[in-house]
Amino acid sequence: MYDHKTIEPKWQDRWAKARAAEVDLGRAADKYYMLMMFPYPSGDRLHVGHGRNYILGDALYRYLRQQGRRALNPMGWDAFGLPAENAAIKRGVHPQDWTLSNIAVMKEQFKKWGILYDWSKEVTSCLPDYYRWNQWIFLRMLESGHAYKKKAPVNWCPSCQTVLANEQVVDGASERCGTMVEQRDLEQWFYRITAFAERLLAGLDTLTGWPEKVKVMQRNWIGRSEGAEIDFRLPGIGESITVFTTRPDTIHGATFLVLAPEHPLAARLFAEHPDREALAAWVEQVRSTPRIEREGENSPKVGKDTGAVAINPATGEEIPVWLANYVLPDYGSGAIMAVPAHDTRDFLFARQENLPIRAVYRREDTPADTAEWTEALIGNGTVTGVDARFDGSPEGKPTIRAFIDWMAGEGWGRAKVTYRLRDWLISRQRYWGTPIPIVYCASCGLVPVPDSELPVRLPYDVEFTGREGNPLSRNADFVNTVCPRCGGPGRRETDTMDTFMDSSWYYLRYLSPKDGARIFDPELAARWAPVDQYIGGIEHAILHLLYARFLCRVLHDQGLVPFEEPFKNLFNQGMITRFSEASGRIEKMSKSRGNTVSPDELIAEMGADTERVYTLFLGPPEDEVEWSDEAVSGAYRFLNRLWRAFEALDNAPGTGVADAELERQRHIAIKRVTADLDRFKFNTAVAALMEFQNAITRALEEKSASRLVVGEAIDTLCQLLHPFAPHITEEIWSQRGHTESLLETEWPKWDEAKLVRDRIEVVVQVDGKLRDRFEIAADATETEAKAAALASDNVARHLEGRVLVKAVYVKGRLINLVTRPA
RNA sequence: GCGAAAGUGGCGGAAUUGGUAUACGCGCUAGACUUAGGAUCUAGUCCCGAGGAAUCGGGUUGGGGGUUCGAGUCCCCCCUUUCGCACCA
Repeated sequence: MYDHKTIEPKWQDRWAKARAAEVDLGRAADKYYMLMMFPYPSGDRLHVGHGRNYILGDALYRYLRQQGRRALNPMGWDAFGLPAENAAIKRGVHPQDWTLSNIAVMKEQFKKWGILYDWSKEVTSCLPDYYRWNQWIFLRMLESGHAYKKKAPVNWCPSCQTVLANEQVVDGASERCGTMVEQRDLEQWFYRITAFAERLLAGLDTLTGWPEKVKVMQRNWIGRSEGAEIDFRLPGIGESITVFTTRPDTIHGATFLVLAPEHPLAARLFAEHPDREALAAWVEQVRSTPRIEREGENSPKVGKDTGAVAINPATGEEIPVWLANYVLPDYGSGAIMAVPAHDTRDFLFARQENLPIRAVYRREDTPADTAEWTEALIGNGTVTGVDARFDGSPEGKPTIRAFIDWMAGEGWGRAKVTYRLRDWLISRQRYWGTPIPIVYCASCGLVPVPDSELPVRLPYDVEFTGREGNPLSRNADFVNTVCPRCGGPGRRETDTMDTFMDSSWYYLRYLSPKDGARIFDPELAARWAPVDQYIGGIEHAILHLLYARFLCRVLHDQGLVPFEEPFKNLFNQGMITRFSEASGRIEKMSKSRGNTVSPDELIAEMGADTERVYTLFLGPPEDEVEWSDEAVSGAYRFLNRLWRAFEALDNAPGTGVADAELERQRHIAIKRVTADLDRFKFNTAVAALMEFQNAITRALEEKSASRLVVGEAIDTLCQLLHPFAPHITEEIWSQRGHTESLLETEWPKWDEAKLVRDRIEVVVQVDGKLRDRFEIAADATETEAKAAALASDNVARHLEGRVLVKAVYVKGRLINLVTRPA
């Protein structure tokens, strides 16, 4: 039996001693920068579901090493965040103590997995050495106008006790805790990511090494929309309202305006209305409605007439102005022109409220449910104003362009592009994060902390009560300070930064983690970044990966990095699922669902190599796969068979008759595993290695191959298997008498000439159906193959009563005899 | 509703260009070793039928049609599942 309990720690210690993963960034001739998502200590330890990311990465790393590439493979800790703070409240542990002890545990887990990280590049985001640079970036953003504070309706999570960015709200609920968020008007810090919308969009087209799926998600999230702004005069209050539309060509059919109830002009519009108090109350009600309820699929459209009118600039007619919940305050200008004849939502609303409908086009790709109506209305004369000039251009685009030009000439409309993307809300009302470096001074106002006073340290002594409000704001020593500008009394900002800030640039800090003078070394960044290969889960598609792309552009504009895209190639590993007793369903493996498997127990029982091989064998790495407790033993048996084959080598000399065939198998294995690893097909690479191992065992049992050839086969198997099962392969390799670590050996090469056989099996089909097979010389001609096929009894039986029409010969594979009835 | 990906044994899944469907593993069955085994090893295992057996015949990649000597793979229609978007003007 393979004694993994002794062997694995032995090799882990040796690798640690040799500091096997360390790269001298200044000297390495070759450069390849790979990265895995850095762990977030939301629990106190990692489970086998997490392992997929890191085991995959380590396998890739070891493969690259054997190919002679000394890749940079660093790891760090995304250590700030709510889970630690919540744990502090729940268990009475300080978040810092909790986090740092979790890090120690996880680091030990990585070691037990046999994962080689370059720990000389380690970063920990909750330490001032790191987070001071978050503050430094904040100050640069403030200088360039990319950071600002404003009062706005924001997402408040009552469970997390803080606001959240739009990206962190999924289906109306907090992405982290699942609680429904509320809308609150609060003054908050934002990063102006919207200013980069166009560049973020354009960059996606250059990311050929990213999964299409992630790019689509980012494009949707940015939500670029081309159209026009149109001004409508409001004669009642002497103002005008600007609407955004993608269909300015339908303006002749705009029979009313609809404003979001939150629109700044709303109150003035219904100021003279007899029911103005009821209207104001309704506006308040809409404002506090959770987004999900308001924007949900079946949410009813509710609207109120303000009593005011606007002038349609194209027709000169007075049209009513309404407020309705289906118009959103933060998209476009928060106001629309309603064209019920050509827009489904406007149509439904017009019909519900008995508002006029006027068609502009007869033939058009009008929404299906309004087209019929439009036709009917035109038919009975209810609808007027079909303009022959614009009727009948289904292409739309040239007409729209012409319209915008016309409106621009008239002076009340212009081309406009809007985005769905909102600015990134970065302030959080929580303790465990980077303090925002701002001081409020009674005489100077809002004063940034100068660079020389960074870092603004997060105080350790803070009271955790779980009560509403940031514990930082109750810490007088932190809050009370002096104004950096006038020296008078000041109060510190007590909001901390979104922890996604930490992960948005960490890949650069890895390159000079101890630099006390600079955020990172720009020369090393230019040389090593962007990251060549990033491996992480799909869940970060519009969170981390969007923020990191944004921040990369900010740093680029500061002249700190020469590139705009941080990650050249992205691989999304799928998640691992397992049956959960609690829900009775198969779900993502997670601590909260209680369906995790501990790697520590698994490693104690069957070894880290077993877990690694099984994790990679489980299924295609990009797919979601279900963990099976039973199937793990298959990987364990495989490694044990390898070990027994190695042990059997000494006392089982063979005849050598199968030497050529085993040698051929060896070359096949090299070719298959190499091709599979190059395509990230780890699961089929393992399968190929199992087949090769079976061939070796067979040769040993049959005593058909010579000791030398079997020994070489085992050596090659060790080299090929090393990325998957590093410990057992190192052990066998060294016991075989090799002195170098497998990490330093050269990845084996295959010889095409060795793959061919002199005799091959050819399949005979009659009319496409398999009837027989025979062996023939590999270079046999069609005539020879046909003769051999016809010599078969079974083939003859099927040719009976039929006439041979032709034969199709695929060299080295099959011959198909085509017949017709006699 | 729109967009994308996928559907193969009891299960996870293989199958570069159209060329032996079901590799590899789990599970299952039988046997060996054993005081015992939920350990280990060996053999068998897509389904149906015939045969004592080696074998032989038929069927099979969600369903239906097509192209082709030949289709899991290409084309058309339909069904299902998963993911993304969804009152975005």
